[in-house]
Amino acid sequence: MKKASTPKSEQPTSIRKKRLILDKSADLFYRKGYRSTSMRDIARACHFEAANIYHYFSSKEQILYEVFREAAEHTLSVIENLEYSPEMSPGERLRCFVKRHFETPEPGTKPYYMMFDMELKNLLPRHRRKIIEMRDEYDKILRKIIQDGLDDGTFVTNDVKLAGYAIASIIVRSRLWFSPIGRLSAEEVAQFMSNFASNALRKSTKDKPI
Amino acid sequence: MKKASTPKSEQPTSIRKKRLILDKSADLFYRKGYRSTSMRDIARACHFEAANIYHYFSSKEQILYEVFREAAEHTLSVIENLEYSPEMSPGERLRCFVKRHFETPEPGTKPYYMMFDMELKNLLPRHRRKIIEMRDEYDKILRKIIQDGLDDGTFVTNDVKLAGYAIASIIVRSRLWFSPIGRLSAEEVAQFMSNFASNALRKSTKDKPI
Amino acid sequence: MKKASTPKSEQPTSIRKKRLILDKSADLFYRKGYRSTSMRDIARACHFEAANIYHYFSSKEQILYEVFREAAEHTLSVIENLEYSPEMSPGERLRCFVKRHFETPEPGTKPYYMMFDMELKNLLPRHRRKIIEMRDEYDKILRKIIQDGLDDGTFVTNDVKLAGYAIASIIVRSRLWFSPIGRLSAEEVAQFMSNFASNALRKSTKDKPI
Amino acid sequence: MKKASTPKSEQPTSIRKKRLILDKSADLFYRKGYRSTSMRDIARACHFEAANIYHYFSSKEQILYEVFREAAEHTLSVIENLEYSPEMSPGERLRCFVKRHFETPEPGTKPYYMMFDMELKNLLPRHRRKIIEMRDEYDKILRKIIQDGLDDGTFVTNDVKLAGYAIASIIVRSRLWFSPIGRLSAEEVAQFMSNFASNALRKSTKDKPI
DNA sequence: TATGAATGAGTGTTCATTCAT
DNA sequence: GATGAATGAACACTCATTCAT
Repeated sequence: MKKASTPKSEQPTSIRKKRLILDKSADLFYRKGYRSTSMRDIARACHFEAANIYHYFSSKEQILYEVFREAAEHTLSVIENLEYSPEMSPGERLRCFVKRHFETPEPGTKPYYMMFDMELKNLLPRHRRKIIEMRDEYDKILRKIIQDGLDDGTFVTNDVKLAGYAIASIIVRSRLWFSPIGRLSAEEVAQFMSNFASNALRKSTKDKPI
Repeated sequence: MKKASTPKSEQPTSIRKKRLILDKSADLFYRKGYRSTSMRDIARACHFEAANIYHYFSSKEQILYEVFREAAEHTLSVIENLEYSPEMSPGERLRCFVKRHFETPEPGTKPYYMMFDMELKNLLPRHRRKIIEMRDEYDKILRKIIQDGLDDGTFVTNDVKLAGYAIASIIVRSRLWFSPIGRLSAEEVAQFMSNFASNALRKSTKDKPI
Repeated sequence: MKKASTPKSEQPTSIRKKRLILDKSADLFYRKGYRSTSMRDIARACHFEAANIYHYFSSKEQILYEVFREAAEHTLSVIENLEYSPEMSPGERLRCFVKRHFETPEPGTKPYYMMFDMELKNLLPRHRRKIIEMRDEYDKILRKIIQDGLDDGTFVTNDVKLAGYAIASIIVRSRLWFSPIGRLSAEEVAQFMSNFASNALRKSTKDKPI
Repeated sequence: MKKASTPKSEQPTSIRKKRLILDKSADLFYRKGYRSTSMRDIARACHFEAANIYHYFSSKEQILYEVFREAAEHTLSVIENLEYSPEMSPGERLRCFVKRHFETPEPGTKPYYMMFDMELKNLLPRHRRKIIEMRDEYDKILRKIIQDGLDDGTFVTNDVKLAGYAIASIIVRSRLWFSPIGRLSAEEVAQFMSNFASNALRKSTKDKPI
């Protein structure tokens, strides 16, 4: 990402305003819900007037879509190099997969994960389709890791798809209830959940495969 | 009155109407979201006029609350006898805990599980508190099972609370994506997920405890 | 009136119910206003259901009209013998006119007097006309007393109509703010206001007639 | 902007719109009552849509409150210099007090005086309190005049408070029934009513004080 | 770029009234 | 005589969006 190298103030005003609107909207959509957030709520959070938003976004739904898309793109970017990474074992890749969700963007940014599930119904069909495509890509990467673990004998499971759903469920919901001001740090939760997922799939000499 | 002679009609009309409104509302709230469901939508689904709903419920929020409450009460009733059940081992109790969520009410009833998470913010504070109390009770039962397994050496984990969250996440989200017309039956999914949870906590001679 | 001779319980139920509805409605109309009083408010005050009111009154407006009519009839009945009463002087008749408004029905019954002015616009035209006819009759009696006082030299004024309005204003508004639990008794207020009105019209050797 | 060049348009549009809404609302509230006047009624009278009113007032009650407040402020402003005015005798001040109510704003503006009494119950408690405070100030001024007249021997009465109520009653109700297209001019009515009030309080060698 | 004004459609809710029981 | 159920019309108010400036 080039962002890191470019000081914020060097970006054109219009891009900074778009950024502001997206950030405030994501926060409001998360806290109040899409339908309960009015354009005026967003405008107030940005310290300008509602009509002004229409210079940057064509509609409220467009904001929601871009929030979704950014969240999905970011999440994919974080895990995509784990699909094929011969230098790591499947076990390491799975742990990595789980942990990376807790490293970024900031530990307390909930909207990103919430977006995968809630409010999807408020998108236009063509937008919803796009997001679901990205979610399918996400699922594909996770399943590839699991399958590689099955193939080399690291993991045991009788349904790769269900295993992927179970692990994704743990990640998504952990991000929802996790609060950086709570008892545990993001790293501790990440460590626990990656262990949990690994253990669930680990081979045992005693148990029959699940 | 003929009511008494037909099984379905044994309940007074008013209770049947309340039932109808609750069922249709739960379905609409699930499919469209609380805010996107209008009283007129609910009325249309029930085949009467919006004003009539107010004979049975004092407000839209009241409907949401009663949907929530019924869901929470039902879920608790299904698992509450697992908190103390000396005739079953902790491992059996955990499997049971997971499976029972897929047995009832009908396998395809999604709203019940969705309710535990989404739309909670649309409740009045006092109602939200009540539901959260019930959710805490739910968490308590699950943790008791895990703790009993730790105590008798069946399970291994270094954080009972996180283990409970992880298992609850799997259950809740499985109920959300699960469809009875899909590839797998409710029983198959239940079997898989209870295995997954059990394995995640199971002791291993090789691995160090998580 | 025969009412006084007939114990309340001997009256038929239907008349007692009508009485109850009229009394409770008058009170509610006074306290909340006609438009802000719902049929359910009235029913609740009467301890039965709204639909039941329609056995006794054809509409809400009909209740208002009957409340008005009773109030007007009562007020007229109280003062009508003062129009021609040769045994009393005009001065005595005027004092009497004022005082009788404070003697009845009970000192604290506000609605009766309020009714002459407010809420008149909520009546159907034909009902409004009827009440205004009665109010005209009221004004006529008051003016007759004043005219008789002018004719025999007791009073001085250059506009009988305005004098009548002024005196009626004092009466109506006194009844509105008067509270039996206040500093003064009904009798004291009555005494003061009748003095006030008499003085305003009284002849003076020094002053020129108004 | 051409606004500055035309006298009427010197005020910004938004203030003129607020003015329009207040004037039309005051008229409608007077003629139909607050509860019977809908936001659409007001909008129609102003020749725009109901939703637009909410750019200028936060609620219907807010409009009522501002109508009340303006009326009360205006009335107070008209009479407040009469509380202490050593250059006039109490008798002159009392006549002035009465007459000024008929001089302004226009002789036919009824709402201003009606407001002191009716519809007060439709205000929020905190708004009602504010208006009642102003009414108390009004009463205080009137009583000061009467008391000054008692002190210098011009007036006679045994209850200043009741005397004030009686005079205020005459004023308020005169403004209600008075119509500029009637038999009498505002000046004639003002003259009559100020005489009436003065006479009621005037000292007489023959009569005992009231 | 920014915004105050404007609006049509829709929101949850209330209500007087009707009617079958 | 009494009422629970039902409803069409209306209510105050909100909202995403448009547009002239």
